[in-house]
Amino acid sequence: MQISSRFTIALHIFTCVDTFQEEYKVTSDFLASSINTNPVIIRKILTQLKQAGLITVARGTGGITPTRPLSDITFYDVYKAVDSIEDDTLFHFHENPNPQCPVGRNVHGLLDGKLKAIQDAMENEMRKYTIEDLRDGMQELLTVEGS
Amino acid sequence: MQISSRFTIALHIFTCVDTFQEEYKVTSDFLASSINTNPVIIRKILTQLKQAGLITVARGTGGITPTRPLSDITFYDVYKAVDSIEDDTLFHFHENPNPQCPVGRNVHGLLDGKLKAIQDAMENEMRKYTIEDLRDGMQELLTVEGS
DNA sequence: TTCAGTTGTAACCATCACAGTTTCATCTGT
DNA sequence: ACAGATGAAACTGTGATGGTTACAACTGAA
Repeated sequence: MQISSRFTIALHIFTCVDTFQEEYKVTSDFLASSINTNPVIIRKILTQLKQAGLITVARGTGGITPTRPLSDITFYDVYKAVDSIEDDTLFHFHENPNPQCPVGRNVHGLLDGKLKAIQDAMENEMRKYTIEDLRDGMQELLTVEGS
Repeated sequence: MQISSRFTIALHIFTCVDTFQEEYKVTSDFLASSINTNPVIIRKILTQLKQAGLITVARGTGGITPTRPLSDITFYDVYKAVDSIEDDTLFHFHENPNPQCPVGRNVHGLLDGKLKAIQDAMENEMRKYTIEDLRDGMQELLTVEGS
């Protein structure tokens, strides 16, 4: 299964805010146009980012503001905000293995540690990248484009 | 989004084959009982494992045989067999960012490398664990249980 | 104080993946 | 031939996703 596009959309949103906030009013309509989707989709994601405490959104007037330095917002923070999973377990374990069976009653003990290690590997890599990296990377790409 | 339970079920299947093949005929009915699901679910997963070249399944008589040494079958192999994703991309990118927008036309260039690094981190960790590890671990658990 | 612009949210809809189930054809060793 | 097993088709229910319309609520400015 794939991780939902809400994640890449959220990163796209942050990048647009960084890039355009001086020049334009960055509204859900503006973002929807850049991302090429519906403004309501954007607002739903903004709500999730807001609930996670990553941004504030101005009602009426519009406008998005990160609540902390961009170097303190990692991909992991964004992922957890928009794609949170029940119990934080990446792997969906089959629910009721047979306790009468020696394998059935031990399969959790056998697998849980390894599955967690895999999930940790992914999440730790996610923690390495920040919104600041995106801002810097985009500035570089735009400089190259402009030259 | 969670990775489907087919993955843990497949690992459960391999463990049952290892553990019980001497003692019982390991059929889809037998496995369905240990895993506590429907035999047809098991057969669908067996078909995927077979198509990936990891096992052979005997028709008529029943019986499952891995095609290579258990130390050569990794979690990654099993994951790819039962949970394959379109294009092998873990992250679902929003499809059509606006090419008129400087961010829209550069967002792929900005993100693709980082997303791939995250996916690689997960998959490389998956490659560290083999079905042999499961067999050994289960033997140990059963020894402790029996003592 | 009205008004235009914006966010927040509810109520839908279509599509898809997942897990499960029934049913039956097909294969294989005895 | 038969019992026991796999293979596969067809169908169901459930939930997530992505999208859309509609409207209430808020805000700053005219």
